[in-house]
Amino acid sequence: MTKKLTILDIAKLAGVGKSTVSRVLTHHPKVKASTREKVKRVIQESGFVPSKSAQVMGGGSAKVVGIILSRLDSASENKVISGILEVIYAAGYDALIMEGQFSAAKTNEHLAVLQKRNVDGVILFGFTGCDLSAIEKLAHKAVVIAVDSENVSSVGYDNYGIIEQAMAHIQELGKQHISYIGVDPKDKTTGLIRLNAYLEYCKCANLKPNFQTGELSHKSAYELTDLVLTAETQAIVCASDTLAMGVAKRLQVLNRSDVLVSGVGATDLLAFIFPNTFSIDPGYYSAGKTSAHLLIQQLQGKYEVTHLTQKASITR
Amino acid sequence: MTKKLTILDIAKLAGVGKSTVSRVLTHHPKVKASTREKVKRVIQESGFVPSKSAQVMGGGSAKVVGIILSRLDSASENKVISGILEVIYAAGYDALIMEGQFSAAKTNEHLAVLQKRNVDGVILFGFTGCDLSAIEKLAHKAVVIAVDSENVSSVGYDNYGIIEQAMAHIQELGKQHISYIGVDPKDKTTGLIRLNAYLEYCKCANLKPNFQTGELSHKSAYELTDLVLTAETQAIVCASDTLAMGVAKRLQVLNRSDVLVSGVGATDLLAFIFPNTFSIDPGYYSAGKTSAHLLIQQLQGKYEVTHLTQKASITR
DNA sequence: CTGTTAGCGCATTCAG
DNA sequence: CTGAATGCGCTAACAG
Repeated sequence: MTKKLTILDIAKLAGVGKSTVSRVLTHHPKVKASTREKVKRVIQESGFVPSKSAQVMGGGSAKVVGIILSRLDSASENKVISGILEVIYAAGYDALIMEGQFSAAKTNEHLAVLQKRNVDGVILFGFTGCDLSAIEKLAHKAVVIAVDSENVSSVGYDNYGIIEQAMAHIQELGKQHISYIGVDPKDKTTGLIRLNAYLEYCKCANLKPNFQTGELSHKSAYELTDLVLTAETQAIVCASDTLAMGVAKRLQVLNRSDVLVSGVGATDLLAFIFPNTFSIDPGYYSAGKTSAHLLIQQLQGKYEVTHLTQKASITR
Repeated sequence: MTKKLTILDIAKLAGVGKSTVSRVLTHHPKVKASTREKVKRVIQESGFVPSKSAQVMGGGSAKVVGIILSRLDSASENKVISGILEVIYAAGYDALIMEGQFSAAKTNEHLAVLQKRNVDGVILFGFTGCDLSAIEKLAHKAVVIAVDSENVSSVGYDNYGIIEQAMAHIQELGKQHISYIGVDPKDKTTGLIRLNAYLEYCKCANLKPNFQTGELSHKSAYELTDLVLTAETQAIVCASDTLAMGVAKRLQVLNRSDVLVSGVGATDLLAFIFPNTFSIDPGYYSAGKTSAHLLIQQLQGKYEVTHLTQKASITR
């Protein structure tokens, strides 16, 4: 283990001044090419690695964005994160990822930690019961996902359009008896809005609504299936792929493979296991990239509270 | 946005000296209780947040551990991460998570970044083709998962025992004709070792082996199923839940619900959709906690290269 | 173009 | 027990 090198050390080794080294580190334009090369070589050979902490203190930025998600093992959030990471890495930032676990308290704790670490920006995944007051204070360096806020930029999913697309697609297939299985409406986005979208669509298209809501689990959907299933049922629209999986399974058991099932999430497993299904992709990956771009733009000074909605699409 | 406060500011507000504030921040024992309380109150009221970067430079540690995993959307790695996070948060550390995407080059880049950030420790998820040379230089502050290395502590899965348990369980059920579907043996752990475990078990138990290997995907397993399936086949052991899902699906299509299928990963979806299946849990979550504990112990000075193997268990 | 100088915010001696 | 002084490694004016 070689002892810690500093820019001073490599300055000596390269026979130049401290700041010249700093300049090549920060890609400062005004350094003679030959000097720059020499310094670079010494850095290479010595295996020198500048201290980020010192850089931060010296006036630079930490080049870190904090990401607070609900659960690391959420398939949808994972896709979003992938999108975020791709963009922020490309922009030279690193990610400090934290798990809020649907707890407003934990989330706020994490926010404090991020602040302490001088992160440049924060991306927060919203959830029902989310406390936005803390993040609104950091609005200029924050973006929230899947939740609305007047004061901080956001990227949301088109919860309404998601269901609308599913319904429209099913109707195009000539089906009229379409039931719906969702989650508790006290969950604003996945619960309430998607249910309303279903009801609204039914009204406009003159369809008779038939729905149930429950927990976000296979089991719940499995059990609720019987409550919305009639002899005429031709399709069941679900608020998520997890639910769709439960419904499809139940239909399989009941030998009702004639019933088309739709979910939300673009989980490839769904269509693999159950042929008569399709899924709407809310555009998780894109949403991730979008939110990251939005954040970076804000960090570069162009601050302006912006609200974007991710377009959804059908997965075949 | 209140301007950035420093310990000096709150020192004045509390009517004490700079260093006294620092002392309460670092939980230094020798501070009069009354003074400590007063300072704490001021900190609270002013919403002061100490700068981590400055703390690091002042001699402290960054209290960050870097985690380099393969893919964020890997179900197994997610479980491990959850375990890791729980432990390191409890120990006051934060996590800098990076995606190596099975690329040795990217992984090394990330390692450099982590070093630059003065992370206290690193946990690396091994993968086939992983370049351990870089991390071995940081051995005293590193732990690798799912890969062997002489020089750096590791937590591995009991790949051999995993298959052994599955086989034993199936045999206990009185089944003798057990096939196997795995992944390419050029993948050391999931591929080679698990296949060998199967072959070895067959030899010892006097069973006729019948196996195929391919890609780690539902589709691959689905297609390989026919190649190992005979009229007598009573069970098919798979190297992972993903494969098991593909196999079970194929069996369903072929109306061979009599064939028991086993996977690895404890994915609840598997048993939910396919009744005649079970899965071995390699102990991902525990492995995460273990590796985190191991790392923290090392960081506290008790450095000693340690190799642990996570015990697996059957999921019903 | 490049060397010199002054902090950044905090932990840590070292004297009271 | 507590305040004043020193330095961590680096960036950013400031002069050559």
